[in-house]
Amino acid sequence: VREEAERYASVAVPVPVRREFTYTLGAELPDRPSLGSRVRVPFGARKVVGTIVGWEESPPEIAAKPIESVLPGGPVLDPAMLSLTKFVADYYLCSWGEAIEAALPPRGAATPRARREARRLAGARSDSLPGRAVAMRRALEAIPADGSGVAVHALTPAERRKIPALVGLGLVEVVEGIDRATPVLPERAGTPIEARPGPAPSAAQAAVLETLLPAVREGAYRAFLLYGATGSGKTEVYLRAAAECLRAGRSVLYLVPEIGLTPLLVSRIAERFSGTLAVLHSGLGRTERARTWDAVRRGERRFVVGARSAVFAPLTELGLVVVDEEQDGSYKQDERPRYHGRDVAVVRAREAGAVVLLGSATPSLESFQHARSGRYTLLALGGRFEERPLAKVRIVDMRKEYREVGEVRPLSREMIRALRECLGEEGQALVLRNRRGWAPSLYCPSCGNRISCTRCSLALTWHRSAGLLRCHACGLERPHPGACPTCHHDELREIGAGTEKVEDSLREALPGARIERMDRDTVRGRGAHEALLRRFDRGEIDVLVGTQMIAKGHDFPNVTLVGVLTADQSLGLPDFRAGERTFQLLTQVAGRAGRGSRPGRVVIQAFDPAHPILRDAASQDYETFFDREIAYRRVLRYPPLSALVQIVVEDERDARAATWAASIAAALRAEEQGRLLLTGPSPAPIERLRGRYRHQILVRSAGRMRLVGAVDRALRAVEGAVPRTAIVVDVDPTSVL
DNA sequence: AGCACGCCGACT
DNA sequence: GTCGGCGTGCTC
Repeated sequence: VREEAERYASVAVPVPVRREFTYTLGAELPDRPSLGSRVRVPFGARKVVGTIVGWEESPPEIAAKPIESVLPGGPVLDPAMLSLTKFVADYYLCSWGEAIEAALPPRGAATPRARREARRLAGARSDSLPGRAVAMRRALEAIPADGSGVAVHALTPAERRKIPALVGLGLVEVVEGIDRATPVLPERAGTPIEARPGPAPSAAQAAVLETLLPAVREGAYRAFLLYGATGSGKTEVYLRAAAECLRAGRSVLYLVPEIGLTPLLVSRIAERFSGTLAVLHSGLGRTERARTWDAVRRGERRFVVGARSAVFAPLTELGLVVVDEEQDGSYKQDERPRYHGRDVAVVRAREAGAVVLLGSATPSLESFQHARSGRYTLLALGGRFEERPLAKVRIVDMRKEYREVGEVRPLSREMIRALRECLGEEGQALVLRNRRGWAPSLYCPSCGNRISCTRCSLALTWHRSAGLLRCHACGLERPHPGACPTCHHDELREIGAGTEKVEDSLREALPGARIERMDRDTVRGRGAHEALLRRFDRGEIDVLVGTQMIAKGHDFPNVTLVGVLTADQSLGLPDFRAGERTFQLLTQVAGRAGRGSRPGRVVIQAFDPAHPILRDAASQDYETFFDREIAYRRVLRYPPLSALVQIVVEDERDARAATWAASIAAALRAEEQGRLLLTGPSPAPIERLRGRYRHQILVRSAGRMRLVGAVDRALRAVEGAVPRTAIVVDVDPTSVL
């Protein structure tokens, strides 16, 4: 007999409506489902799969519809995960259903094939198989005997092939229904914690571990910021903390930036934690991903390594969360829900009573500020291994170069000299030019027209090797017009130099050198990036030129020169993080020089060589940079000294977007109570994108929860007046472009 | 986000 | 006369 008080279920559905919906349990449901169960429900004219997130005592105003079915396999989200996804929904202003969707492995496309694979097997009865049917027995073993079921797509192809035979023998049953759940099995005993211990820690590492390991053993929430230069051995600290955590019987979550999940790191971790490791990354493919996720949920894997979305990995008994390269921009998701993986990681650790360990050579201002204020404990990892000296950095004044040479050339004389010396000494060089293509814009010297995108307010980039003009914002491609489209003058001038042109200049300046380019245009497919880096590592390439991609990846001991072209380009962007970004990129790429036995050299070309950010980067002085930058943020009330929400209102018609933005601003002003700082509405820095005009509002406040609450209420207030699809809300944006 | 309902142009 | 364009509004 059903309890009166639990007749109605509150269901979160994956639609961008920020509320839940109430359903009746329906008399034909066999058992009362638990919280976190996935349910198929009628929703408008269609059916959706939602999640039970609560119970209701009274019916809604509109007659509640019954839940159609409960997907087998029990609840997909435990109470901790329900709570975490609720936080994501409330804080990042998306629906609970959307947050849950982001926390689960991606569902297959709704193709007939995918639908077939979404079936699940249930009711496997063990025993009674002929002893010789090995393959069939293996397949059967993959299916839980308790009848809780397993998703068909979670089986290997070999196991899947045996399904018809097993069904024929009446040993298993195929249950239809789109579902990503599998049952939670009891933890497997005897999982190796650390198959092979790592090298003995250095003195600096030992000092850090002396603070860190007791905290891990204690098993309560604490946050640490591990601050140490590239090559100072942060990874070894993470791995030792992880081993300690596993020994204490708790699980480990290890987050890396998208690009940081290199085979090298994975194999290093796998070597030591093979038996208990699960790697979640975007390259897995749905099947493999679902299978890995299920293994984590069943408790067979207690150590998860992955990028942003792995922050939702279904680990229980979480004891340690590592966020490597915590400053990295790829932790922020640029679609709904626009959550920040690092920040969610900290919240998850706090809720789980776990240690969170953020690591960086150039911490985000947010994290370093927390370390200064005492919210995080700062762990400084000292200098580089073996006390190697920092690279020598030179800044070349490109205005002076231009005056002396009389024309604009991508490579200064000093840069060419340094490159020749480097190659002459059998060294390798990295050249950073953070702009792809041949020329960033084409302009007509006769009428002053600049060739820009028809859908965006941006110049088109000339990609000479592809023979195309490309918009880097929307991807639009056009052939080279030959003559000016406006005045038909037949000679368009190229402005600036992207990686393609730099590559060309390098070939000219360094005849015989083996030069390769690495940017999104040359490393398209999966693995291409890694392959190119490996060739460079093996010494098959002398000079590698590319975008910021070359600043990441692993160590190259033979690199003795790093060149940076137009280093101050990004400082001119109308974004409060421009300085921070530039400093991080320069420091990161400079750290690539001289990691082996030979001293490194860095040559930076800039038009404003005296810029303080460049000076800080040149001296690789993070704390001076931090103090300067934090002072600027304090004065202008930018994060981390204020919380910031960016609201962009978009529409094909400029005036309409402007009107809507104005009504949102009015609603915010009604909320403000003198505590909010409003900027705008004003046209966004990129005024038009994909044919839509954009108007921007920045809202700032000292208190983040107050800010999010006010924005939430204001957006609810304009519901009906402003279409939901026109509004993009970004809480804690990483950039306001 | 879907999906249906609803009101104005080129076609069997 | 209808098929269909996508603006508007709702989903327990």
